[in-house]
Amino acid sequence: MTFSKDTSAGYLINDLARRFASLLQARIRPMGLSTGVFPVMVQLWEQDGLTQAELVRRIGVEQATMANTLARMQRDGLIERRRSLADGRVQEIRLTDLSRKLRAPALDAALDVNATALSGLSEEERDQFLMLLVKVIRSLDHQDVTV
Amino acid sequence: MTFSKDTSAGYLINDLARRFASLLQARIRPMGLSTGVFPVMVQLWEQDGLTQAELVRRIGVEQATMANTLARMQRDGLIERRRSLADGRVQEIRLTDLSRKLRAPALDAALDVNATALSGLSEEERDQFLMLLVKVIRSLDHQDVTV
DNA sequence: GACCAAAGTATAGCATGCTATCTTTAATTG
DNA sequence: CAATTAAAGATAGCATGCTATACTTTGGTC
Repeated sequence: MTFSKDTSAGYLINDLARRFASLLQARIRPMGLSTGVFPVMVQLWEQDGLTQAELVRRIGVEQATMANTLARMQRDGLIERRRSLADGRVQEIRLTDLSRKLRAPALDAALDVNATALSGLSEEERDQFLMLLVKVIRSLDHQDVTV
Repeated sequence: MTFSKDTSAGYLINDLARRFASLLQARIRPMGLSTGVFPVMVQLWEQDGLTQAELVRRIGVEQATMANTLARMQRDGLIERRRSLADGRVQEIRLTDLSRKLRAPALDAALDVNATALSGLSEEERDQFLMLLVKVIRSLDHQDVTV
């Protein structure tokens, strides 16, 4: 088995991820959103007032990455942070009026990008593709990372 | 159709790309390589002395990204750059003795990561997965980006 | 031969991600 | 209760990617 970028899952997935990000970025940038912010918004649209640690858990990014992303979001008026009175370490992350209004158009944009990107696949292939993506991710989740 | 990260191709692909990168990074870092450098090395192992513009064309990254990556590679002793005598704008990128020696172990590491990551799939699923990845990428290639 | 457009690189500035380390507050334990 | 450990965040420093812009040669064109 020799290495070729056309048969390397890692190579292909990295390539595809950049393309998806580029498409999404083009669509949500006019709304004042960006790709890094998007997963956070998705979580907060579902449930406002989560803590940073909880967001880290749900999104699977490193704590430092989340801290930076939240700092940018605050700077850009997408969120507010309130220290919890019950626990001085914790802060609750809350959407602003501005970012609450972006829910529908932003999610539409994401659905659109997905649909466009997969428009070359049949419905069956699309299902297969999603299923396989989830399967690979799950299997990596359960594997010992230190292997 | 509502948005859910578990059925969003973009979400899943981005997640998976980070996992792949993390696995590869862990394997090649001890060799002094990193994920951004890897595609460049793959091209140069195949054909040494390519120009920056040619690498950009083959790898599909922006010119500025390539310039930065090559600067790091030079700093780390992975490549040398020689201005072409025929054309003063062009520089030929050449591997060093050090980086030439990394070919076998690095490609082995990449093959290994791919195999490990896809170990939860049957052989048939693996083929399907790669086929679908290529198909989606091709379809995005042919789509008008401005759509 | 001066002028101009195109090609090849470089640089500035930023977003997103990581690892490593530090600070602060809470919880546990002796 | 004092001392330690754990949890939550922040910060420093770097890699990788992008857009936008500037610089330098080349290759016509007039």
